[in-house]
Amino acid sequence: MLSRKAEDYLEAILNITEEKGHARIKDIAITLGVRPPSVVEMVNRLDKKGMVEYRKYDGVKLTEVGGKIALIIKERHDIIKAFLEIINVPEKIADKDACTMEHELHAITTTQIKNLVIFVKDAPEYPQWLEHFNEFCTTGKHPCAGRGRGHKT
Amino acid sequence: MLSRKAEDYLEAILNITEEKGHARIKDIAITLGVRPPSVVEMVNRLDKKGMVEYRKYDGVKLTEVGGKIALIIKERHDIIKAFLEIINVPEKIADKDACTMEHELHAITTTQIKNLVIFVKDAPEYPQWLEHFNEFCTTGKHPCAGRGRGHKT
DNA sequence: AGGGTTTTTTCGGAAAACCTAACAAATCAG
DNA sequence: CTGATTTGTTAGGTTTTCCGAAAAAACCCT
Repeated sequence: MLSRKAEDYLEAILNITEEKGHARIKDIAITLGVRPPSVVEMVNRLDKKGMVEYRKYDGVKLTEVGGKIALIIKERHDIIKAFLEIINVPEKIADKDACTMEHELHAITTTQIKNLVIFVKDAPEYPQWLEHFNEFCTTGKHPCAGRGRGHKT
Repeated sequence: MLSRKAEDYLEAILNITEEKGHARIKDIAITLGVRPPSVVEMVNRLDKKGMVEYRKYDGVKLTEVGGKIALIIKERHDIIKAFLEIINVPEKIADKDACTMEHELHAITTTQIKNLVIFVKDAPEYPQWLEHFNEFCTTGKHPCAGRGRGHKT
């Protein structure tokens, strides 16, 4: 239905609105790293599609529908980012790469990533798991291997 | 340097060549779900960029450079797919979503996903881990919780 | 209120991908 | 070898997304 880019704009509008109370063309442009004319163009298209309400020289507001979509994207973003941070991807990179991944993933995929995040974080052994993973990343070896727990040769 | 789409074409050409020995316009079109004219257009562009060697009415061959890039993408694809399959995303969906993710991810992200895959698969407790994860996905509960292993309240 | 600054908008244009329709080349079958 | 079929190419056109330059509106300061 909506393109990747259109979704990016909706998400940006949501974030800016939450932060500042209103979204101005200039802020959207800065957030997305594009020039104002591009924003005006997209915002016009989003308006025609009923995703935002936009009146010239006035701010941009998400409609009910637009807001819902923006929220879904944002949630996906947060899930993916959380996952990436668990496996030690630095926050900034995790955020950027979540932007890349947050569109077009199958619902099952998103659900399973979410499950993984909860599963790992909620696990009784979470601190240990994380510690072992970190050690594995640097040494390439399982800290608990060779302790008679059934490691294959 | 190369667009997402351009990378998709390179990857498709690599796969087809590996499978059939040579890549024809039609096969590329079918693989990528586009029409032949689109393939001709892109292949011409890739030729100009030195990524493939293409002579009309004859097949398409990857150059040294093009082949290297295609291989990198393919490896990323395989890593991501392996990860998704570990967390029980069905093979077909995993493959499709790997296509979505394989472009533009930071090297650190790819590396860490790879580390995760190896870490989990290589772990002494892998079969148990998987079983627990599956159970968690269906029941929402950790099978080993409440067995005195330090689960937080 | 007037003048300067900032912000927004319009306009024309470009690149990337895609398409259909029509034409050209290659291939295959008798 | 020739006609039918398949495959590939060209031409022309669309959509999405971006841009710079210039005009217009809004804002701010004295």
